[in-house]
Amino acid sequence: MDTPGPSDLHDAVRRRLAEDDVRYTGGRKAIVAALGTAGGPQSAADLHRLVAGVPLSSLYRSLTVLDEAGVLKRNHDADGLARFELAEWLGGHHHHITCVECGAVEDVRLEGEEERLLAAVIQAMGDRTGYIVRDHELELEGACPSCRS
Amino acid sequence: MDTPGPSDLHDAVRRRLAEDDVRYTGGRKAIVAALGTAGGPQSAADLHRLVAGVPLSSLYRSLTVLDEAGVLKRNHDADGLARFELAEWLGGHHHHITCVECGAVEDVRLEGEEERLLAAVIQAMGDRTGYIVRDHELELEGACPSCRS
DNA sequence: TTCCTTGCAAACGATTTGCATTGGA
DNA sequence: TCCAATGCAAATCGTTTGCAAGGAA
Repeated sequence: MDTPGPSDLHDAVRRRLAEDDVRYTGGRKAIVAALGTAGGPQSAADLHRLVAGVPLSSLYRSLTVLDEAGVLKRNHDADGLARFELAEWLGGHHHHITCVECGAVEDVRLEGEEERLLAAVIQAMGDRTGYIVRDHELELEGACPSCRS
Repeated sequence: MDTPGPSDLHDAVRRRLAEDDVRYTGGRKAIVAALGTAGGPQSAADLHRLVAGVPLSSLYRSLTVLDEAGVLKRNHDADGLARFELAEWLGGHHHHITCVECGAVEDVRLEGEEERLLAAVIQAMGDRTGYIVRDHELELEGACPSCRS
């Protein structure tokens, strides 16, 4: 794939932000770093914990800026809570699986053949509805390995 | 399939609620009726419009009761707004496609072969993560027929 | 100096809840 | 009669915003 490694991630983001005359400040860099190592989308509360010393309002403001710049993507989990992850061009294409017990959300990447099967299904859905499909997301839920008792 | 038709819908719901000593009142029946004819998940605001004369607080309370009884399912759209639809055993298994322009959410039902392909992909995802998959949802987004200019 | 960014506090909007009242079986 | 259901108002909670102060180019 051509998603930037951890070392290039910040450069890529900095360049993207520069085009919008937006500064890549310490707080923003810390958010991107946290999302770069997380194994799934993080809520604002998660990030507030991971990125110490940044007030919630500033955190939300940075998240908005990064979202609008296309650096990250905003999702909503089963409870409607906002969760953030790196945009696809930075973090790669993947799907999500949620544990109904503990609420954890984990990234799942598909193999070529699997994504190909999925593409066929999506094509059929687009044809049937007359939509021009722009994006897709396959969300699974179940019991994670550590939660099945 | 064996999903109840419009005439049997209310009987099925009434029986389900009776098991929990919950009454199937006029307001609740109106909600179920509205969801039964809607072509996609409806927000509380939508339902407040569709079900005239019911205050929002009562509406939310009914939605909670119906949700807990397994009569309906609560989703969240791209903006994090709660949207409600009949549970799968009442409304049938389907997926969603959202228009990025107008925000409409539409149900899409898959053909047997398509759902079979999807099942293979889901199986692979479950195997890879070690989850016991309980449910899945394929969400598409794109431009709906009337929104592409 | 010029703007973007930050922090705090106040505002917002969707959803929930306390409490007294109503109504169905 | 009894307990669930309702309506209103007030409370919650995640998220956004106004405004004045701070900071990088």
